[in-house]
Parts: sequence; structure tokens; C-alpha cells
Amino acid sequence: MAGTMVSTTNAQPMCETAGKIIEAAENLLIVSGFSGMSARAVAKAAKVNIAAMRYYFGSKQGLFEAVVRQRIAPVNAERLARLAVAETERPGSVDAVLDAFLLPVFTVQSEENARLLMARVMAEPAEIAGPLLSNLFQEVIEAFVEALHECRPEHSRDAIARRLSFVVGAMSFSLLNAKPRRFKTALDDRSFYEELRAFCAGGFELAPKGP
Amino acid sequence: MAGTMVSTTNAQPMCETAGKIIEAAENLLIVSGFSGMSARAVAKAAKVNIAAMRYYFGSKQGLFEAVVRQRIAPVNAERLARLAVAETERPGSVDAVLDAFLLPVFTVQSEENARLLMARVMAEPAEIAGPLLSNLFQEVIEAFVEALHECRPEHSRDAIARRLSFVVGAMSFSLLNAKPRRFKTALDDRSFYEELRAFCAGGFELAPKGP
DNA sequence: ACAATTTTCAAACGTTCGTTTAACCTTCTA
DNA sequence: TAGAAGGTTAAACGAACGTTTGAAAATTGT
Repeated sequence: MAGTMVSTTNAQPMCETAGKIIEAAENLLIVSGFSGMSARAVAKAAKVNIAAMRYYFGSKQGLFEAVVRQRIAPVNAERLARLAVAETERPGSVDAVLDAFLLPVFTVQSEENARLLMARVMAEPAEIAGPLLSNLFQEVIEAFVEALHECRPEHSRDAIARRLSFVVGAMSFSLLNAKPRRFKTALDDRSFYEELRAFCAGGFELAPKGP
Repeated sequence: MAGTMVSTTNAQPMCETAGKIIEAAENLLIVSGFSGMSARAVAKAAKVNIAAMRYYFGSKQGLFEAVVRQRIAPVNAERLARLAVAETERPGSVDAVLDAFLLPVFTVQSEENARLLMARVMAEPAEIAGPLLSNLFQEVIEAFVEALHECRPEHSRDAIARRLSFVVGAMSFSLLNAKPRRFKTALDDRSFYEELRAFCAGGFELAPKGP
């Protein structure tokens, strides 16, 4: 067997070198995406030999998946935990379910990088991040579609799933474009989150009629 | 001067070779993104010599911009045209403004590729598509922010701009993920559009109170 | 028909890519 | 003290990258 390779499922302390690689890779991933990020650039930014990447993560793709898992898994765990609470304490509330889905993105890791990475990965071509994201999100999506369907049984599960993808898109895209500021908007995280939640919650209301 | 280079502002008939290159580049862009698409792969898919790319478009980046402009410019022109109509015929209607913004994506070019390309480009890292998108969208965004602000003057222009970015994100992301079907949902364009419009329109309503 | 221009081509440019090898250094154990 | 194990390194692998060259082919104008 070649190398030790840090486990992807179990979050062991992780040696200093692997940590530096992950941190550097995350920063480069956010600005350049997977294909635009070179393994050599990661090694240089981490001030580490390039062979260390293979030693710890096997390949560039392995490093990518480690970075993504480390950021997304805790967010999704928190989502499911909050959803369970919401369903017992505020059953039938779309707002509560949306809070359970959206809030962890802003709270479980305080760094902006956590949100930027998530948004960047969501925008990655399917051939790069597709299977990984399917694994990471399948359980969460099923749970939230079911929960939202119970709040709004007049919508089909497919319609709910579509709306949930609108929610994810609204969040991801606006996070990605907060930096370049194509839609000029500087705002603290709290206010931004509340606007996002309000927008998404409104999207689940039944359409009101005419002008 | 080296080569002729097809103009980016003026849509001349364009010779067959340049057309084949654009078409091949578009298909590869959609699935791989800019960094993941190699110029050689484009030449091979277009069954054209690789030097033809430089001859007509100057560089890989030039080809990228030509592809994007050709698809997005007509959509944005139609958006502004429809917005003008909406403002005179249904003043103050958020639905009408959102229709003006969203419908052209689904109508001015019937091919699915047009929508997929737009979504893919929106997800491209800023260092690749940033300046291009700023040029292409600045006028449209300003016009629609202003129009929406007149419909909902209780929201600041910044808040409106943020919500518009939610709209763009909801559309882009759900288009990108319609193929890999992470959010499983197969739907004809018309129904998909109506759900999207309903969701976005709801997002502009004032938040209703609790449960 | 010829000359001028535009378009296409094979071939190679130098660079950078992700990956791999094999040797070296450190640390701990026998 | 010898050796095994884990960690790190410089150096190089072949392949693919975007770009460029210079000349052949095709087209155009006269």
C-alpha cells in the first residue's frame, strides 16, 4: 500500500503538512475552481513538496474531495440535527425548515472560506464534483424534501425538490458573486442571511393572483 | 495584422469553420467549464485544425468570449425590450418584470444549450468570466434593479439587487443540475419556467407573519 | 491566366500539467 | 546500535497544454 493517506470518513487530528495542504488547496479552489487550480500551485502555497500531496491524498482529485468533505460534512450534520428539532418544536413551519437548511452554512464554521468553498464546489462541472456531491447531499436533500412536503402537501415532492434547488442556487450564486460584486452588495452575514431566508420562504408561499 | 478575427460586437455571417469551432466549444464548455476544456479538444470536436482557433478568435479566451457573447447578448437585448413593454403595460407589477427578465432565457433561443451555457458561464470563476459578464450584464442589472425598486419601493436598491442575484442563482443552479439530476426533476421547459417564476415572485413579496 | 488575398494545415515551440521514483531524514523500537 | 516505519525531498517521467510558425491550398479580383 502506498502512503498513509488521511481517512476521508474519520477526522483524525491530521498532521501539520496535510493541514497546510488542505488550507492552501481550499484557498486556490475558491478562486480558480478544480481545473484552474494546479497541484504545483497548491504545494507552493502550502510551502510543501509536491509529492506530499500524493502521499497524503493520493491524487489531486483525492485532495479535492478531502477539502470538500471537511467543509460540507459538518454543515450537513448540523442541518439534519436542526431539522429534527424544527420538526418537533415547530411542525409545519417552512420558515423553521429553511432555517435548519440555511443557518448551518453561516454558523457551523465562522470563516467566510467555508461558504465560498461550498458555493464554488456547487458550481463545479458534474464530471468533477458530481458523484462526491451526490454522496454528501443525498440524505440531506431527501430529508428536507420530505419535511417541506409535509409543510406544503399541496406541492408534489418533485415540485418541492425543484424549489429546494432554487434555494441552493440562490444561496450559492449570491455567495460566489458577493466578492466580485457584480450585484453590488456589501452586507454583514446576519443581514444577508435574513434576506436570503425571507426570499426563499416567500418562494414557498402559494402564488398570489394578478396585479 | 495577424488574421481576420471575427468581430465580437458585430454579428457578421461568420464562415463555416468559425461556426463549427464555436459550436464545438460551446458543447465542451457546458460540460467541462473553461479551464477543463482544452483548445485541442475543441479543434478535434470541430474537425478543424487547432491553428484555426487562433486565426479566428485570437486565443482560447477570445473563443470563450465569442461563444458567451453570441448566446447572452440576444437574451439581454430581449430582456430590455420586454422590460420597456412591461413598464408601460403593467406598471408596478413584479411578475411582469420577472417575466421580462426570465422568459427570454427560455424563448430567444430554443436550444437547451443556450440555457446550459449561460448557467455554466455564471458559475465560472471570476478571473475567467468576471470582466466579460460585467460588461454583458451591467446595463441589464441596473435597469431591472431600478424597475423592481419602483415595484417595491419599501426595499432599498441594494436589497433589490441582492434579491435579483437570488433570482439569477436560482435559475442558473437549477439549470446546471437539471442534467445530473441531483435534485431529481424532469420537467418540460414551460412548467419548469412557471415554477421558477412563481418561486422568484414569491421571494419579492413581503414576509408574511408566523405559523 | 495570373497575382493577391484569405483560409487551412502539419509540425513544432516552450511550458506546465499530474504523477512517480528513489533516496534521505527523523523518530521510535528491539 | 541496528533497523523498521513514517515523513519529506529533489528530480524527473511522459503527456498534454496554449500558442506559433511557415508554407501549402483555396478563394478572390482583375
